[in-house]
Amino acid sequence: MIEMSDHDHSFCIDRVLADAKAVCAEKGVRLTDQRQSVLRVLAASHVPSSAYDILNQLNKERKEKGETMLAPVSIYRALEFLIQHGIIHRIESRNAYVACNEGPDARHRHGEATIFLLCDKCGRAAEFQSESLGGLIETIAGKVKFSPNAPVMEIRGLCEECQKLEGNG
Amino acid sequence: MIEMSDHDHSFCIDRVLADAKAVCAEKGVRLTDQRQSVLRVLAASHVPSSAYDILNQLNKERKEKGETMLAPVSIYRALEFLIQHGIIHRIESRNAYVACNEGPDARHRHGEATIFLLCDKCGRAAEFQSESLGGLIETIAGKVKFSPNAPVMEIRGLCEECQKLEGNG
DNA sequence: CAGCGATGTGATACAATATAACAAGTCCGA
DNA sequence: TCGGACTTGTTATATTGTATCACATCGCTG
Repeated sequence: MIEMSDHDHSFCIDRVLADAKAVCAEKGVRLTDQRQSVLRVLAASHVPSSAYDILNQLNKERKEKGETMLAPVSIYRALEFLIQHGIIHRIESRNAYVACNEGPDARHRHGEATIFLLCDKCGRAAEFQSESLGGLIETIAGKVKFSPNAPVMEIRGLCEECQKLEGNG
Repeated sequence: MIEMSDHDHSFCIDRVLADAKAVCAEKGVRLTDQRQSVLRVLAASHVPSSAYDILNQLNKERKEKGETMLAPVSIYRALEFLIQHGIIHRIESRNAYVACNEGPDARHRHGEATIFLLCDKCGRAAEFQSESLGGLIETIAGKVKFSPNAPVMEIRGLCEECQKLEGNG
């Protein structure tokens, strides 16, 4: 596995939610319950989730509480909001979404790039920030006068654990 | 192009095809042109491809040659055959297929990365190959013992022309 | 040339992804 | 508290991707 599996996810969740609240407060937008719950599901997992993964998870919880079910569009609306405010990323190559998990300042640093290492076998993801990568990208983009947004790189391959399994099989 | 990559996949393809021919000869089954072409597409990529990726690639080639288009089922039939004889793997979690590449370090040798600069406004794309970016990625991935395939980076932003228009409008 | 495996063709099943259109509810400042 | 903007609910449907069935035809090989 790419990341430690034995850490307590509640820490990640709390940090992500706190970070999101700060961002929304600063921008004067509303982090509603529904948006929060979508974010919480994403933050609880280091594997990118599809919109329908989130939908099923939330509806499962709601069913247990006897609440009404959500429709897909509710998830997409929340996702759209969270992406718009830089609180989550969309993994284009997978139609999946992940919470930014690098701490409150990562997003605001300039010239950094986000890297996702995506395991093709088990689906797990690890996120990194790299200044040198960001710099390199700016150099490349600068040569063709391209103005990059916060760059996100998706690298596919095999995580440590799956490489071991590959050796056996 | 900023940097040209001199890596030629023909080596990988030749080896995979040769292996497949040997396997089929040994088993007395036929590695037909169509099966070979599906295998070639898989072997040409270090990233797992979906059945429809393969279909589109082959049909693109066929279109250029003025040949008739293939239907999805043709691809599935070839895939089924190749899987059956252990020539390719199916990546269950991805609905994707990949050629068995017995050369253990093939994946690490390339050291190249592909970068797409995608304009959010006009949709244009520019593609680059970068060795230095590839090296940087290997460094980062190496820290967590992640084994990257040929990485593809998608950078969204504004191209030169659209930046100018943005200024005006 | 007969038989069988391979391929072509068209239809369709099924799931995942995503959005449209409109109604209803909720929040917040004036 | 009123009005408007934002948010959510509801229903329906578009779009794409994944996969298989049924049957006709081709073409290699014995």
